[in-house]
Amino acid sequence: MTSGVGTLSEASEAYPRIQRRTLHDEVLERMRDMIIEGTLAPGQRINEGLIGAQLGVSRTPLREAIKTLASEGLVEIQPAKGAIVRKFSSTDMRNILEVLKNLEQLGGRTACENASDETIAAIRALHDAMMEQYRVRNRLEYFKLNQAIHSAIVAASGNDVLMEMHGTLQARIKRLRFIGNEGPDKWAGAVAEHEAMIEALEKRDAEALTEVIRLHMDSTRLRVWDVL
Amino acid sequence: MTSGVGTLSEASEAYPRIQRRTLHDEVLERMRDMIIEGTLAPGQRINEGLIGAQLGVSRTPLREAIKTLASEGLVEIQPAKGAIVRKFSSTDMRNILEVLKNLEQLGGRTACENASDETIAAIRALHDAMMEQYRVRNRLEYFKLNQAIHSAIVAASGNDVLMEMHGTLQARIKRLRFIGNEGPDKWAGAVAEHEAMIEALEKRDAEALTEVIRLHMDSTRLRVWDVL
DNA sequence: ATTGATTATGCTGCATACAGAATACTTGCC
DNA sequence: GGCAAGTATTCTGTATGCAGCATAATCAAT
Repeated sequence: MTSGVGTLSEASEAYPRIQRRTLHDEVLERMRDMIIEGTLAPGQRINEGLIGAQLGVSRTPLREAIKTLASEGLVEIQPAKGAIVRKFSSTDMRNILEVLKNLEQLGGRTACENASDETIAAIRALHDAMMEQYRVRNRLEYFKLNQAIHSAIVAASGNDVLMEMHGTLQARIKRLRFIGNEGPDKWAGAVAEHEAMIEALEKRDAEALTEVIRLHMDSTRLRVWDVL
Repeated sequence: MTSGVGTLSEASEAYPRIQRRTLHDEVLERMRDMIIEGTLAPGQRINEGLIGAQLGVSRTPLREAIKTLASEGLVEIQPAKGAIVRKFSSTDMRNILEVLKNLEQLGGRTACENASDETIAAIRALHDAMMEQYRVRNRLEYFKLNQAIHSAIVAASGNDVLMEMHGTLQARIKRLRFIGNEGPDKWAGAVAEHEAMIEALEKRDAEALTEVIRLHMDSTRLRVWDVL
């Protein structure tokens, strides 16, 4: 049924759950964004007092958020020295993309079997919306939809754990990927690959989808290469 | 009150890097063990004051450790209510094993290509040691070596990210897996599959290894099934 | 007796205080 | 001028205090 303990998710089925926000959760979200946006640059040390003041929060919830970020691999904690925004080497990048590729392939294959027609149609809708943003050259919105599609395909597998793992890895390279897609040629290539992905998914052709994802992720590595 | 900085074996391994241990790190490790051992049972609420006193630590580092455990998926945090040890449903279990299978397959394939002969020999040594523990029916030591072998195969791929993801997922089902292997028939089955894995790895037969891992993980699901 | 309301207790979430380490700075010496 | 030692400052790591929510306990009323 539902994952975890399930009491909350069952309740949220019918009624919108009243979500009590904690500060560390809020801070966590904000800091993730700051890292992805580059406000917190890779290699930069995180001064707890400073960031805390900036967010209007004491050090306690901030530190708790940092621990989570560390567990997600977005920051690195050096005892008695503090946390620094993690800097990814080209090897890290290759490793991440390799795993990400396999996760998406698994997600895609499973989605071909399990996903409902509605779910696939929704992904197609995302794709169309993305293409529209491509037409008008709105890179930020395009990018967001792009990420959403990748997530949606994995989500369509119905495997929560897979989604979770995919999400953390995707977060790690989000920034580099965004920068990497600069340049019209690269952009065009990525768009073409996406089109093929959606088509394979609609045909529920797991074999083809797997191959396209392989191609797409390997291309991504090339596109991102010179950003490092 | 705090234990030593590092073990002797670590120090003699390579150059002794002075690693400053923080309390939240220490607590994190301890709590992981407590969850796996069952001292903290699934579904049980974690009382910060209680556990803190038990470990001789204030609530601050404890809470930080809990945040990490939550990020690892071992506990679940309910705002204003506290953290509870996560209880996995059969669906969760299936999802975890599905992803784990794919990660290990990727690790195995890559290891067949990249791993040095020495690395593979070391894994064979682990396997032989495990078989010895099987012979004397030392289930705990057997289990530890079993886990170590799976980790070692993934590690042999040289992909750190893969190792990390594999590690977190492995931790989630560690306890269930341990309980699941009870009974001589199940145990014998697992041992046979392991033997085949090592042989495939030594031949660097990626195809065969992938298939054995598939078999092994699917069998694991069956072995663990009735524990839920 | 059961239900509902009300009080009481316990625990979490956050802020703050303090000790010790790490870094920056100053000063003296060559 | 450059280097070294010693001092000052900053920042992290941990403990503690306090407010608010959640739950348990108590009691009243039907």
